[in-house]
Parts: sequence; structure tokens; C-alpha cells
Amino acid sequence: MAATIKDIARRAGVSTATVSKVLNRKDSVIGDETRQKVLSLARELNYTPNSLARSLVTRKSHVIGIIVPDILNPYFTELVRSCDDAARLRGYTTLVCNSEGIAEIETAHLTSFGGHRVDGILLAASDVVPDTELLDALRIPVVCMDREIGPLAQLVGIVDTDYRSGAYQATRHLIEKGHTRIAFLSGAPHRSNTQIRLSGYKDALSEAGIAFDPDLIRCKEFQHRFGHQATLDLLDHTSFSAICCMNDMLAIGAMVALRERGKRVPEDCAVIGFDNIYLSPLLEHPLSTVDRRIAHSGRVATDALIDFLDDADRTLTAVTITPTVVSRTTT
Amino acid sequence: MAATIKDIARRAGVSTATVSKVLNRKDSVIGDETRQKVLSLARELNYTPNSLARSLVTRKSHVIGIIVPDILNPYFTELVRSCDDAARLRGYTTLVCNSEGIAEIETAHLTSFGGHRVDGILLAASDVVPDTELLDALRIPVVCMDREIGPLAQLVGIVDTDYRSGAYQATRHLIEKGHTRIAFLSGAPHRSNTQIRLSGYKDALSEAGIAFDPDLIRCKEFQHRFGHQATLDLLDHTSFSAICCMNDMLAIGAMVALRERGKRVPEDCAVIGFDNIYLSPLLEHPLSTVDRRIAHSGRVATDALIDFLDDADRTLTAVTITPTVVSRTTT
DNA sequence: CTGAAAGCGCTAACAA
DNA sequence: TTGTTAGCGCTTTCAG
Repeated sequence: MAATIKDIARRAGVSTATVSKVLNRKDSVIGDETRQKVLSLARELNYTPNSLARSLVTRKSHVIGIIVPDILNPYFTELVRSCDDAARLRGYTTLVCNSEGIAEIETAHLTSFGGHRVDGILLAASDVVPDTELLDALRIPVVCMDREIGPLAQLVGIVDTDYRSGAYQATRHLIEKGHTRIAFLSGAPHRSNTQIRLSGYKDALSEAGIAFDPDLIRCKEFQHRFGHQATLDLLDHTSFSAICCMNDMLAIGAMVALRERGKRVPEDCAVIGFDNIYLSPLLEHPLSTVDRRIAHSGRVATDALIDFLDDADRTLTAVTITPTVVSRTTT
Repeated sequence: MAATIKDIARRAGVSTATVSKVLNRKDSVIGDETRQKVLSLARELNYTPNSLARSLVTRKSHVIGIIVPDILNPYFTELVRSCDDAARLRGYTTLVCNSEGIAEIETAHLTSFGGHRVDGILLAASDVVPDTELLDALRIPVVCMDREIGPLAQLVGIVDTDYRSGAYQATRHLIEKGHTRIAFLSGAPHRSNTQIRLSGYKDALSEAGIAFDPDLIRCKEFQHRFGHQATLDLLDHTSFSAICCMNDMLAIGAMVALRERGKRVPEDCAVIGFDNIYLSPLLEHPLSTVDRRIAHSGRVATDALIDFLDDADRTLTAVTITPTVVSRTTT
């Protein structure tokens, strides 16, 4: 059995209260020899405080719950990694859950966060509509990491990306390269996630005097499989010389489809992505994309949450990241 | 404040013990109306058990600690994801930590696992030599996920991959394609991880009557940057027609270097990887590689651990995964 | 400067 | 069938 504060107290001939004080650096009032005795005993017994017991009384778990749709998606892998790094730097541990983009699963995770008494929640809702009632009932501070969500009492931060601008820039980039028939791939069609991006796409088109053609639009989900499938479908039903993908995995899927059909990138068809995941420069054709500063946004979100938790900043933090085009070889 | 068992007890006019019994399905002995009253009250008050308190008394946290070098590496992303899935299926939660491949960091995480009273540990030690003394002192069951580690009292499972066979098969695959000058890229040279693979490589060569040439060997770390750098270096200093990479990220890095130097894959130089990460078929040149059943191994490791924890199987589980070559377009 | 006592929310015998 | 009691390991007033 692991040593407890009691073991130390007994051997040191002091009370557990004293040991606790020493161990928590609340020892300004503690005698020097007592402190030394306790400290050396702690080392000797290989003492590690039981954080369950500690959290129970302090009502602070120093754990942050993170929800993402799927950590396998490189975008979320990077996001989670940067959140975790930022959290550890400030003494917090991270509990990561995958919602699969399914509201019920997200809800279950949120409930479990409540049970584990996490101090705060970092939420990448993506395409799912979170149960805001639950979120409110939980009374746990929340920071949204990828988009706004409905009104929420416990919302203490939003790290938003200017998707409209990103999509606009991507489209414009393609237009400047001379394309006029530009296909558009994105996630769930009715979600703001997609609608906002679509508006940026349309803005760029109309600005250039190009008519919007709904036949060029394919919206369903943010996964490479869909990028692949949609591109094949596009190839079969219409003509175009560029694809504007609303994330990099979609772009990767699109390029696979293009290759299968013998199309060269960018000669026969240009491709641009969105996110700038760390893989995009490593592809055989390094991917042109829209950089959204993934690691930075994770860090900012985490810091905002912890600032709030640690009482450093009790106001709502709202940060909007303006993405920028990174032109590589696929456009 | 979240409702507690006490709140329910008071309103239901019963004792907390009774409430606890109902809520834990130890209610075979509980009166029907009492049960109903408690259950409906629990729902009404939106009761969620405090798992900290529960774990403190039951001495079971239902949390499993996972250590990997870096979750950004797709191999570990997949591994962690499959462990997490398997764990949740059995009622466990997962606490994931990145060791960065640095022993001190791994040690810090292990210590923190002790503090959090995790029930078991899933360890992907990779190139780091774990502090087996600490591990023993912790008295927490451990399953190794990618290789064996030294003698360990608390070791309850090993999921090993037959690296020798994998490297042998990869090399042989290349030889069968007509290559004789085959470069070899791997991680830390003095680690078993690399040495075992190297022996497979050598076996295949000697079997084919090809002399081993140390100039073709580059071992340092398992990251794409090194794959890139090593390939450039190889290109500058020797000649070869194939590269045998001991993980897929190395292969991706190598292919970038090859492209930069105007070499075509596989015409000018064949490349084979190791791991079969989910990205490898998605590359522009789908990567030939050695499949090691990542998700399967994570599942097996997790199940072995939980079997032990749940008392279903108190013997040491030792599984060796035999990898197989997947031939795609780069060889 | 140190200790006694209470209690965080829950479970687990043992009584009743 | 239900309640009483004790206690998990720790922190935190409040006395001494």
C-alpha cells in the first residue's frame, strides 16, 4: 500500500495537519526541524499524495475535460496535443474524449466529466449541437475551441476561426490562379460550420463575377472518405478545374480520387485544403491550404480556461483567429 | 452545487446507505417503493455520483493510464484511440500522457498516475528505458504495448510485435523486386527496437547472398524529419535503389527527400515503411509497408489489462503479433 | 508553532 | 428491508 500522510505523521511524531501543511508549502509557520523531518520521511516512504482525497476536500481536481469528435483526425490530434501541453504547463491534467460527432456520446462524456469533477471543459463541438442545458446544469466552465455554440451561462471563452475569411481567401486564391469552375467540399450542410464557409466561397465568386453553381457543391462530412467519394461523383457529373476543400483530410481524399482517374494535380485540377495540419507539407504534392494556427488556438483556449479557473481573469475571452493561405504545390 | 447522496436520502426519508445500495444496483434487498422513490429523486435532482469519493473508498478509480512517446505520431494516435475504445467498452476511462521519448518525463507521468490511483497502466515505452524500480514501487499492473521491458513484478501483459520478422519480410520483399543496395532507416541505434529490426534486415540480406554494408544504415529517431535528413545524406554519400524504413513516418520523410532530388518512386528508388498507419494508403503513392495491426494490438493490450483488473484472468498475457507486408505502389 | 476535530461524498460491514 | 457506524486520505478552521 502506498504511504499516506498518516504514516508520515506517526513516524515523525507530529499530527497529520502538520504534515499536510509542510507538504503543501503552507509551511511558513512550521518549525524548521519539523519540516525537515517530514520532508525526509516523505521521500523515504516514497510518498505521493492521493489526489482523489485531495480533490474531494479542496473541490478542485486540476483536471480539464476535452471533447473532440475524433482524435484520429490530425487536426484534432494537434489541437488536443497543444491543449494538453498548455494544461500541464499550468499544473492541470487532461481527460480526452471522442464524441464521434454524435450528440448522445458527447452528452455521455459531459456527464462523466461531471462525475469526475473536472474543473473545466474544452469543447470542440464541430458538427454536433451540444446539449446546452446539460452544460449549464453541470456548472463547469467551458471554452469552445472551434466555433461558437448557443447561449451558455458557463461559457468563459470562445476561440473562433474566421471561416468566412478562410474560405473566401482560399477561393480567391484559386480564382487568381485562373480557375472559374471551382468545386466546394465541406461537412454537414446545415451546420454553421459549413454555411459560413460557403458564404465566403460565394463572396469570392461573386466578387469575381463568377456565377454560383450548386452542382459544384458537395457537403456531408469532414472525412477523407467523403473527399474521395465526392470528387469521384463530381468527376462523373460536372466539370471543374479546382477543388476548394474545407479541411485537409477532404483534400487528401480528393487527391486520391484525382489520381485514380489519372488527373494530375495541379495541372488538370488544383486542390486547396483548410487547417494546415502538420501532414500537409509532407505529402508528395505538398498541399496548398488555409493555415488556422491549430496549436496556437489550442494554447489560447486552454490558457483562457485556466486563467478563469485560477481566478486570474474572470471575464469572457473571445479570440478570433484569422487564417491565411499557404500556397504550396497543389494550386 | 451538484446533488449528493445525502440530498437524496433526506428527501426520500431514508439513509444514505440505502440510497447507495439502490444506485449501485445492489438493490436485490431493497423494497420496491423505496427503490422507485430514490431513483426518481436521483433523476429529478440530476444526480451524478462523485467518482472521486467513490474511488477513494472502493480503491478503484476505473481509470487506466496510458503513456506513449507522442500522440502526434499517427501510429500512437491509432494505438491510443483503440485502447480508449476498448477501455470505455468495459467501463474504464483513459488518461493519456506523452513522454516525448524522455525518461524523466515518463517518470513524472508514472508518478502522477500513482497519485491519481489509476488502476492499471498501458505503456508504449518505445525508445525510452522505463524506470522499472518506480514501476515496481507503484504496484500498479502494467501492460507493455510495443515491446518487452526489463523484469517487472507488476507486469501482467506484453503485446509484442515480431519486429525481426517484419524487417525480414520488408527486406525480402525489396530483394524480390530486384534490389540489392537497400538502405535501412530506424530509431535510436542502441535500442532493442532497432537492433532486432536490424537483425531481420541482415538475415534477409545474407539469405540472398547480399553483403551487409554499414554505409547504408541510418539510425537515430522515428520521426519524419530524420527520414528526410537521412535520405538526403544517403543520397550524397552512397548509392542505393531502395529504402527500408522502420516506420511509416520515416518513409514519408524519405519520399519527400527523394522528390526534392527529382527521384521517382518506385522507379528510381523503392520505399517500404513499417506500421501501416491509416495514412499510408492515402498518400499520393500509397505506401508499401508492414502491417502490424495497430488497432488490434491496442485492443488486445487493453483487454489483457482489464481482464487482470477485473479478476477474470490473473495470468500474464503474452501476445506476439506477426506483421505482414502490404504491397502498394512504392515498391 | 502544532494539534484536535470535523468533514468532503461515498461505501461497507454489522446491527436492528 | 433499512439504518448506524466507521472510515477512505486529505485539508482546514480553530484552539492551544
